[in-house]
Amino acid sequence: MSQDKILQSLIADNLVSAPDSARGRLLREAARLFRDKGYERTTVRDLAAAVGIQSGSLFHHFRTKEEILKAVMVETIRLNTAVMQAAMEAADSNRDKLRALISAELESINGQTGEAMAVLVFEWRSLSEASQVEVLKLRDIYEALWLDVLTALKDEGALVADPFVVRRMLTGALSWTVTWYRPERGGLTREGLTDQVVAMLGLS
Amino acid sequence: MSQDKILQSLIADNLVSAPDSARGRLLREAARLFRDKGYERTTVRDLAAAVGIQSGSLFHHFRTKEEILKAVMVETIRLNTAVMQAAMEAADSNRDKLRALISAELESINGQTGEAMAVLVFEWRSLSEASQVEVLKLRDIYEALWLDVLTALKDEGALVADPFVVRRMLTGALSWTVTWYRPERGGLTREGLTDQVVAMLGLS
DNA sequence: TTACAAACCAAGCGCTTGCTTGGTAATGTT
DNA sequence: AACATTACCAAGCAAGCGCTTGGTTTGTAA
Repeated sequence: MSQDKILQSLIADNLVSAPDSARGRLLREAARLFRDKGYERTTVRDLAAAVGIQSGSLFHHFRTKEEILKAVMVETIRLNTAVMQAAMEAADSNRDKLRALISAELESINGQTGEAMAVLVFEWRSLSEASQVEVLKLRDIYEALWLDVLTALKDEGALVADPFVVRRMLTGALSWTVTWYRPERGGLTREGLTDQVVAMLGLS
Repeated sequence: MSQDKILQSLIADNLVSAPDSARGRLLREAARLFRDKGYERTTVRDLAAAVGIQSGSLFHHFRTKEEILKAVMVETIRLNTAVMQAAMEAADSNRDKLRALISAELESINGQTGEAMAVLVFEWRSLSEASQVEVLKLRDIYEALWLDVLTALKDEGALVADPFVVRRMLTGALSWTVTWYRPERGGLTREGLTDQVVAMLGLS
C-alpha cells in the first residue's frame, strides 16, 4: 500500500485529519511552531496568527492549548505506525525488515512529518500526565514492531547486543538526526544514511 | 588524575562553582528543576524556594533567569570536557580510548551531572542565540576529542561507517539513555551498558 | 566599635498568558 | 425562504510571569 493510500484510509476512519482541512492546517502549523520555539514559548496568539484567525477562535476547535499538542502527537504516531507496518510487511527477511524500519523512521523524522516527530521527542514533558499515559499506549504498538524484528535477529545470531538496548539506542540515534541531518543540502541521501546505520550495527 | 582532583582544579580556576557554595547549590537545584519541569515551566519562584530564599533575591546572584540556564550548561561542559580528556589520556589503544569516552559520557549523563546533561540536551532552544553561540564554542572542544579517536579508528580499518555520522549517532544514542536507563534499579551496570554499545559498533 | 559590602526580604509593578464571553457572519439543510 | 449549525471576531478578565525597588540583616575586617 502506498503512503498516500494509507493516509487516505486513516482520514476516512477519522484517525488523522485531512491536511487541507482547517484542523489539519492548524495542526501542521502548530507542529512547526512547537518545534521551532518550543510548546511553552508558543502562545495561542502565535498559533492563531499562523492560520489567520483570532486567538479566541482557537478554542472553538480545541478546548485547551494542551489538546493541540496532544493531537499533534497522537495523529503523528497513528500515521507513522501505519506507514511502518506497511513498510515492514513488504520486506521478506528480518534484515530487510529492520532496514525498512530504519529507513521509514528516518523518513518520518526528516520528511513531511518531521516537525511533528521532533515535537513528539522534545515536548514530551509538556503533556499532562493523563495525556502522557494515553500517548504512551499508542507508542507501545509502534515499539512492538521494532522489538519483534530485533528479537528475531538476535535469535538468528545476526545481532549480538540485547534487542531492548539496541532499540533504545536506535531511538536516540535516529531521533537525534533531526538536529543535524539536512538531506536537502546534498551529501548524504536518506538511503545513504540508512546504509551507515546498518553498517554501524554490523548487519550490512 | 582523579575525578575529584579535576573538580578541585576547576573550582580553583573559577571555571566551575563549588558544590557547597550558594551559587553551586542553586545551579544544582536549577538543573534538577529544569530537567523535571523544563526551563519555561520552572519559575524564578520555584528556583528561589528550592534554595530557601525569596524570588527577588535570586537577582542578586544572577542578572536574568536565562543566565542561570547558561551557567548550568557552561559549567557542565567544562567539567565533562576535563573529565573525558583525563579518561582518554589514561587509555592506550584507540579502541580503549573510544571505550573510555563512551563510558565517561554515560557516567556524565547518568551520574552526578546527569540532571545538567539532560538540560544541555533538552533545553537548548531556551537559550538566547547569543548564548547558544557561546556554549557551542565549548562544545566544539568536547566534540573534537571524539572525532580524533573515531577518525583514527577509521584509518585503522576498525570502523566502517563515517566518523562524523558515528559520533552523531552516538550523541543521540547516549543522550537518550537519560530517558530510560536506571542503573540503581539493578540489571544493567554502566560497564555492562558500555559493553553493549561497543558490541553494537562491532568493536568488542 | 565602627565601617562597609554582600546577602537577603517584603512588596509589588508592568506585562503576557491561556481562556471566556456575547455577539455576528458564513455555511449548509430542509 | 427559513432555520440551524458551524465558524469566527472583538474585547477583556484573572492569574502568573520575570524582574525591580527600598530597606534590613549578616558577615568580615580594621
